[in-house]
Amino acid sequence: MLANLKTQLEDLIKKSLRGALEGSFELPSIELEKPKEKSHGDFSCNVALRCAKILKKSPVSIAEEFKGLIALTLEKSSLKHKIKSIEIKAPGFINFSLSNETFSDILTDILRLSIQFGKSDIGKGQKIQIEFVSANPTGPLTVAHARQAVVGDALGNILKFIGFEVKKEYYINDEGNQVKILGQSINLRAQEALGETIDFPEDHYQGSYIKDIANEFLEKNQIKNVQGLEKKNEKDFEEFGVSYLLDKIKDDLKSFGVQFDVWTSQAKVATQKNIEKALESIDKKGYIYDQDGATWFRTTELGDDKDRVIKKSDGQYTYLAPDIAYHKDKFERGFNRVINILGPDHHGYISRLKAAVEALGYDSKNLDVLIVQLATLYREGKPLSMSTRKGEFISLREVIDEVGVDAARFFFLMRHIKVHLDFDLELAKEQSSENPVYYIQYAHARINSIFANAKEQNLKASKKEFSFLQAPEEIDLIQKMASFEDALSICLTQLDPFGMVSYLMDLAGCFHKFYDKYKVIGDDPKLSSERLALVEAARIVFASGLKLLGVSVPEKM
RNA sequence: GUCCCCGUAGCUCAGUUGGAUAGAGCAUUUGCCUUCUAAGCAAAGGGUCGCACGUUCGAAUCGUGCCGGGGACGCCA
Repeated sequence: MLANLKTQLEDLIKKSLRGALEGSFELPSIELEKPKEKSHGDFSCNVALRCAKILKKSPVSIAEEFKGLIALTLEKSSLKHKIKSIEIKAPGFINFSLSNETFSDILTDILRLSIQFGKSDIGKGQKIQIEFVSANPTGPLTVAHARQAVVGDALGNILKFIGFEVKKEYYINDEGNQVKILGQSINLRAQEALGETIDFPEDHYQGSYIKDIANEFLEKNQIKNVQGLEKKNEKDFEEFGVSYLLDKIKDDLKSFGVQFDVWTSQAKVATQKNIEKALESIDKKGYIYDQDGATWFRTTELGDDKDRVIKKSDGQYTYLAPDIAYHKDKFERGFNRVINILGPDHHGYISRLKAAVEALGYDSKNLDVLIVQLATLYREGKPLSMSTRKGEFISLREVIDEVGVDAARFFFLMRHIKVHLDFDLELAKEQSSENPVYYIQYAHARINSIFANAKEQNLKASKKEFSFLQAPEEIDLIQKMASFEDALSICLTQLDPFGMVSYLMDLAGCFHKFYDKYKVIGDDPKLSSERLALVEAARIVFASGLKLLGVSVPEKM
């Protein structure tokens, strides 16, 4: 498609210039880019500008000379019919315009490939693991997790689409201090429910959901009094709590359209034995030392700003230890690349994790830690205060219930992951032009409406040779559809699904402009059938793009 | 103090590998529905791209130093 054509053209330029200028000087790298300005053609080449200094001639005169050479080669090449014209523009760009045949070919391809359009083998089957959400099973998912969930899910879909073998993974922190506290919190609330007066510590989980769990615990175990409760041990509360909350988390994610391939339990993967083995291999390389009665990991030698404790003086491991074991496990499973999606509070953790991977003998370049910035919820322009400590938080479930899955997912993806996101609940559920979700959905609904009409008139979409589609709005729409692949590769280089959101907004813009100016179903049957094909292609791209984001599209609005 | 992110129109933000006259949406003003959905389209106004220096034929983009806003820096997870 267009990306393909671009590389072919690059090769052709290289070939023609190298052939003619052989030995006279070192040719700089050839770059083609898509100009913003339409009058600058479809591809723009800056090679003359690059050569100006070396050749000590004006870029424009070099461009003229090069243009001649390129045109000669082009004449003999298979690309001859793809390029309409070559023009020189100050300060020395060589601009190429594509022929109508090229646009016609693009359209034919999209219609032929249908939902396969845009798929590629860029990933070459490389195994990528994306670990995300991984929220502690000590409370329900909140909006903080929601953004990470959608980002990981959409990014996974996109990487899969372009040929990576993707595994989405959730790491369950079902061990450690926080689980102990969860168990104790449940125990205390259970006592309270049985009429005891309790002193509920501040560092315990304050949320009212603990009371629900406690009640369910009593009910399931048929405990009627404190004596019955006392027969239960710590583990009983912990296990019950973890499993209860994990079920809730799974439910919430499912309703949110977020699918995981693998659920990994910390208790299973980061066993005492595995931790010891992992630390041993690091120790062998000299990264471990003892000081002040604790065991330290010399991360400073691997880019961290201070060394980290790995085993506390009381003999307990810090959280870093099981994580090292876990990451060893990840790489041992054969992933070429491992992506971790974390919240901004973890950013100091990146260098530690990279150090660990490096110390384990893997290339830390194969570990990408993505920090997804927080989302602040707004209602009528006012931020909602949140504090997990006090148990005041907006759960993912509440957001889904209030604004719906489509709007919620779209809103969380609406900004680059690296920037803070403002999420206005009123705006998200508002059915008005201010809501950007509808801009895209409306385009799709309009296309459906056209097809309903076409069906009544028994009009069929043309399959190839689109000679009537020559209006700027039609060409723009075709070009935008062709750059679906560009959008996908931007998502890959940025590791951010935002590129797809941005692309679909643009595509919708192109469509609405076209729709407003021209009628698809008109008097001329040939033209109508070609335009019908054009919007059919647009429907394919909208459907494909939105599917990757996990946002559905209504047939009608 | 160290590290991360941000600073672009009144507001919210785009602007991939440096490119030609810096773009959208909202808000303001004004046009377009007897014709496939007006949740749309067209037009106008609105900018020292935080500041300075540097690299380059060329800088919103790269580098350095400042200024301003947010966040992270525990033998917590």
